[in-house]
Amino acid sequence: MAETLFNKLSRRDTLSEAERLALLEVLGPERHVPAGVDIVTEHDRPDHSILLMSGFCARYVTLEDGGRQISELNVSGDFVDLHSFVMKQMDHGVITLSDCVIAPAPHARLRDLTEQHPHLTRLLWLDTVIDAAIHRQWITCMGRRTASSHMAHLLCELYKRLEAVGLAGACVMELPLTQAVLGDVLGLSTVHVNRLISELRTLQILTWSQGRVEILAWDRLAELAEFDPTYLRLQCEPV
Amino acid sequence: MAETLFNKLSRRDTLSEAERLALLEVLGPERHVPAGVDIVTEHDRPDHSILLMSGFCARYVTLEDGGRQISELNVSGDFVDLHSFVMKQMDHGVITLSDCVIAPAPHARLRDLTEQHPHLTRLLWLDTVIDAAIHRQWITCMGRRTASSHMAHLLCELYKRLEAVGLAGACVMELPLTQAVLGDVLGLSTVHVNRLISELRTLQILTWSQGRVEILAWDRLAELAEFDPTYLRLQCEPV
DNA sequence: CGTAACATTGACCCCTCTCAAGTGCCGTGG
DNA sequence: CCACGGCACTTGAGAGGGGTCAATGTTACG
Repeated sequence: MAETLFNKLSRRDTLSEAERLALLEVLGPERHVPAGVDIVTEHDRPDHSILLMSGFCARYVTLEDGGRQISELNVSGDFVDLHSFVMKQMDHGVITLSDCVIAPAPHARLRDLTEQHPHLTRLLWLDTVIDAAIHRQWITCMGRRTASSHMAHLLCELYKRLEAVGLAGACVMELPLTQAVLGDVLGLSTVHVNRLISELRTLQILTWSQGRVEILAWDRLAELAEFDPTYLRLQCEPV
Repeated sequence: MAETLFNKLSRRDTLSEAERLALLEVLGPERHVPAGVDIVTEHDRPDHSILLMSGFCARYVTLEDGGRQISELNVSGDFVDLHSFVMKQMDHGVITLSDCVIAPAPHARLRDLTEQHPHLTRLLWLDTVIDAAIHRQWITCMGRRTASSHMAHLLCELYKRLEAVGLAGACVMELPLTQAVLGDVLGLSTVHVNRLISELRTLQILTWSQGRVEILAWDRLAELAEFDPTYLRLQCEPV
């Protein structure tokens, strides 16, 4: 089912049984998608949004010179394009970075939900607002932090987000991200990503192999990143 | 009144008379604020959001080394912190960049609005979703474009946004932004901002003095920026 | 007319890029 | 069981975009 989504929303506010049912009623049948597939196309006008039930996705834009910039990473429990419900036309694409399970949420049903469940609407609104908060952190990292601080911040963020949905703990997480993908996230070259990771390894801040990251020194990682998790809004506070 | 907000919302969807009234009822009394004042404090928990009725504001975060990154510029008709309605705690501050007129929108009244006006709620939701779209464009500019392309993109964006609220036209706009502020927007040094502007002047793409920008060659500016205004969602399409 | 804030310009430096070569791992097919 | 190809990761060398520091010019205003 949609446990990861429920986990995340319940961290922020109480979710009534009726609301859980309403959310489940919005969702269409699950679908399995392999890694490397576009599940939302740039400039498209989808008639449904997509809930990511397991796996990793990236929102990205392609540039004329062939370059790519990833503007957000999505994990289990995230709506990857909930904003298209009101935005209509996509300003970016979404690609799977690992094997994924997804479920559609037709815009017509979301619309009904906003007519009948104001509180749940506010919770979904909050979810898109947190996407924006994540974007702002990335902007800060890209504009005013060093590359290694940026990398550290990304890892702190992903760890906290995975922990929130029950997919990370004890300073260990599975990250099926190649260094090329990380370059497109950080706005750096693959070569430099590699050097940043070896730097973190040398400093004994983490180990990273086979897509498994173990954070050996969370405090030093968070300090390097100036990480403050407030923007992920994982405190329970009624909306 | 709130004409600039109405202008902007009407570009996206039809706004009924009842909805205009409902919006006006949400707003508290106008207040004049001089340039350089924090109207929302970082980490604060405001009980109201703020509509910018005239002037320019910046959303920013301060770093430990004293550096500053601006994550969005706001113009007349923008809610500068509508997201705080569901986010509760601010992840950034908002400062006036010019003399401004603002009006508060108490969260309690916004909450009532979401209970009674689902369509208007979706329009406000859309406004925050467009903030996120703007953030994504900035991320793309910072990560994968050159500094001059980034500057060009910023100018295209500001021109279109000001035009949408009736504050720019004929390729002319008033921009009361110092080069230091632009540096904090672009993630560059003041010195480099200065060089970028002189480059654009030398290429005869624009003139810029006394806070007045005239775009002499929109096509070349937009091409340099790879600018596609879709993300500003200025087409009328019902939500 | 003095001062402060902003804009401009030059010299030098460093972070990150590009290009290039090489290594390691894994799945496939003979 | 091994050869092979492909993909990801690793490492080195040289280049360049943008930073820092510092001086100077310009404009607004009390």
